[in-house]
Amino acid sequence: MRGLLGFLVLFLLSKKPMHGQEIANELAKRRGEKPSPGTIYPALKSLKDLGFLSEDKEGKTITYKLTSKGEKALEIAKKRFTRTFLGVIK
Amino acid sequence: MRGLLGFLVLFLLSKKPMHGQEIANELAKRRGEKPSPGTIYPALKSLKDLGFLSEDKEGKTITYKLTSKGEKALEIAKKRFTRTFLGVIK
DNA sequence: CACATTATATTGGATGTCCGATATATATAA
DNA sequence: TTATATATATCGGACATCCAATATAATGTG
Repeated sequence: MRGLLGFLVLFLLSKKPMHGQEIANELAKRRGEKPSPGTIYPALKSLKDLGFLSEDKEGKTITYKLTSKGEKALEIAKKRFTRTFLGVIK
Repeated sequence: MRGLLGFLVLFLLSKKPMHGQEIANELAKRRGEKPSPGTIYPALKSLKDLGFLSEDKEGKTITYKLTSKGEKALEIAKKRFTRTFLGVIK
């Protein structure tokens, strides 16, 4: 998986399915800067290629959601993340 | 500042001053892998060059601790980190 | 002293991460 | 149809991140 960006995307999609621009806007809120198209779409492609996302295309928008494989990967990544940053967030 | 490694090092040193090997061992607990010398020492040097750390050399061991500038940088980084990963850690 | 151990330091490079620029496709408006 | 806006996609490359290998220095042990 890609680094923390991929992790965040998985996390966001676990809350609710979204298309690329929605994800980018949500990332903008959290990070302060909206990721460029050259960042978000390759990240989505990478997660899709790993089998973590499925697509639902309607017109020009593609809604992504987690596959069960993606859910498992997220749980594992969450555990590692939590252990690594234990105590950092109170 | 370096990425999350530098952030973690600042956080660990805010708990208590440590020397390089202690930091590496603490990182090993959290991440599962001990960072190589080529990772930890450049990271410490970088943080020192930024004025975030001060050194206390005794024999061959160098104990690092946060400067007040480092404490401020840590607080800022913590806020950003918390906002970015809000909800990821329950 | 000779040897091993521990801590620190540096360098070169492999890989990862991400962006800017650009392109394609669909939808909407005039 | 032409123009505009929106969403997705790709490519090249800049930069960051990190490691393996190696080196230096101090300490401990026989």
